[in-house]
Amino acid sequence: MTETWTDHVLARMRSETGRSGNARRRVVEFLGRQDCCVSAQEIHDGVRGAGSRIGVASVYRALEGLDELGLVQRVDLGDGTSRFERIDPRGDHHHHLVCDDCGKVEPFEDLALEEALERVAGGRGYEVAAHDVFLRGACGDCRAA
Amino acid sequence: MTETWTDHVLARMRSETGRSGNARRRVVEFLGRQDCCVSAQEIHDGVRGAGSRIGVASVYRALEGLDELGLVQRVDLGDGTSRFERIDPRGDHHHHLVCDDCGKVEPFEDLALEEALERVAGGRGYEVAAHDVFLRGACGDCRAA
DNA sequence: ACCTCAATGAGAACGGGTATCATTATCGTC
DNA sequence: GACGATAATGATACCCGTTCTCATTGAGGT
Repeated sequence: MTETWTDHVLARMRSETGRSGNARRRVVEFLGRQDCCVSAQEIHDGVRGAGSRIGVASVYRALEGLDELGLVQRVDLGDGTSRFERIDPRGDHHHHLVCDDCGKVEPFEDLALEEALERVAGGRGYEVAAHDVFLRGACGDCRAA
Repeated sequence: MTETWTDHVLARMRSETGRSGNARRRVVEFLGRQDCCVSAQEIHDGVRGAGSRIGVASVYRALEGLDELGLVQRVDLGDGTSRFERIDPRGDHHHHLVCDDCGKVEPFEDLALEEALERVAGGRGYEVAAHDVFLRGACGDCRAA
């Protein structure tokens, strides 16, 4: 499944631009291995750590392209840095719980929440392209500590 | 009601710090006049436009203090700048619809949405302190254009 | 192998937000 | 009302994530 997303995206980008560079492939492969959102820095470090001399600009360029194609989602948790995560080809998506203490980020899904969001959007004359939801507070571990 | 929030906050800050400066008062008064979120720049420009030589740092300091006291809410729409809006003393709060085309931001409320959020938080062991929701898309005007 | 041009990487530039620090102004005290 | 202690303020330097610039590289077609 992880491989599926990665392969799907690489094929898509190739057919889209006609070219295929090394930097983009590394970014896509890295994102394919993540289960939740990561920052551009983390991607940069991760890829570099694996031995590729990739530039920051290329990371942002790759992410921008992926975003435009709807293959990746920008996640902004309000800490001044953007994070990115792959979009499940089956349309599933999740939101985020953020711990104010330890900074941990974990995903969650909720059907009733999605339905409520649909309803709001519909009743407002808005053509909604995306929605973001995140809850912040103290996670179980930090409450115990 | 606008005056109510402003007065309430000024009194609260005064009792909290024991001091009352000009910059903070101007920021609070400005926020009291807004119906939806504004950026720190907008506050700075707005107050300066009214003739007060206020510094950017003071705006951020005031906002930080108001945030800590729970009198103001940070709103991050993912465009790289934070916005702020006053918190209704009665506990009401709203979320935001953002138009990707014209950048317009408008508030909305939805009870079912709030209930769904409560439920998610409760079932996760999280002590949730705040939640953010925003929908982005094309507003009625931009769809017509 | 060669040519064309998109893709890349290094580093400069940009901008929101924060930290620093000398100056100002508020409040309690006399 | 003047005075002293000290919080608040404003100008500016700084930090860091992101974007821009541009010379170089390398992929794909011929």
